[in-house]
Amino acid sequence: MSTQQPLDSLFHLAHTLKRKIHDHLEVMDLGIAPMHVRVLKIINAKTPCTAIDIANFLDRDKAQVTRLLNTLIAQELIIKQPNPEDKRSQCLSITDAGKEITGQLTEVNKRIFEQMAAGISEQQLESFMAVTDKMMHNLAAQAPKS
Amino acid sequence: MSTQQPLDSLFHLAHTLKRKIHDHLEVMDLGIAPMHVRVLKIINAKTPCTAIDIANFLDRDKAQVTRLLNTLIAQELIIKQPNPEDKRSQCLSITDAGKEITGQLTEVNKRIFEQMAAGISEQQLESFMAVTDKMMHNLAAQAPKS
DNA sequence: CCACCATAGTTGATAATATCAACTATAATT
DNA sequence: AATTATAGTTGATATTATCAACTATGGTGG
Repeated sequence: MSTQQPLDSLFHLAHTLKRKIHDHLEVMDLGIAPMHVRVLKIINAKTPCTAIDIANFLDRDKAQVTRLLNTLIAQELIIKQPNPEDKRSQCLSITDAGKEITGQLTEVNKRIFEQMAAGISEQQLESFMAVTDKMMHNLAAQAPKS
Repeated sequence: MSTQQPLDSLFHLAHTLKRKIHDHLEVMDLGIAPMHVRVLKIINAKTPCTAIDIANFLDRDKAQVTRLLNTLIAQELIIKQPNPEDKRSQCLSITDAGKEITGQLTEVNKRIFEQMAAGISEQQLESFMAVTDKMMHNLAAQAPKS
């Protein structure tokens, strides 16, 4: 009953994680959802950062990224400034409020990870992450953009 | 850049997988989406099967399950029959067309899994799946339903 | 320079996934 | 019989996701 299909186990795990993060966000009463958290963390980690950088990193449509950014800007967690090197493009950066929130969210992620990883050996965890990355790599191998 | 955060790697992998399945479904031109596939496979594997069984198994709201089932019934891939033992409940079963499709989809899942697992040792794969299940178990530990 | 194509980002439409609250009908319990 | 629990449906809505069409700007070849 538990490991019916490896793909299903993965989906189940991802869904449970997303819901857990969602629940935390609910309690924190920010007006944002799990995907916003991922975007925040990317902007926090990368400078300079543009919308396209995020779309590439998350492998999502730019339209979705535009909308995620709009929410974060409305919440004043990030700001958008013209890119001096390219008038088409905008540089994204975190506000002080955004930094504060991002720190809290990183803590939340960390706690969730620790709960998830409880009782799993360091070695097994490393192997798990290596396999995850290898799988991503394998799937990305032949993905023609047409 | 690749393994920034373990949670993100997992989300990335799950998203890529879902899209891959979605693309296959598009080509096959059934009127269904990835979640319908999961439901089909559950009904195919479990007899008898009710909507609640599926909701429990997938850990989803019953409302979503009702709607997924409606699509599958409209496509005549499953049928819904009154449960003789409980008038509130309905027994779900796969039609011949549904069995045919489910077989094809199982093949698709298998091919995707094989691509994903290429070059990963049997032992590492087993460890990976065991860790996935353990993580699910860890997260499920304290999830009060209020 | 100019015609052409590429890229950054936005907007509208819509699909897919997901949950909550309220409801009906039936079952189980007290 | 009254109460409570369960199976499933429906309406409303949030979240995630993509596509197509569009504007504006950038880069390139003639």
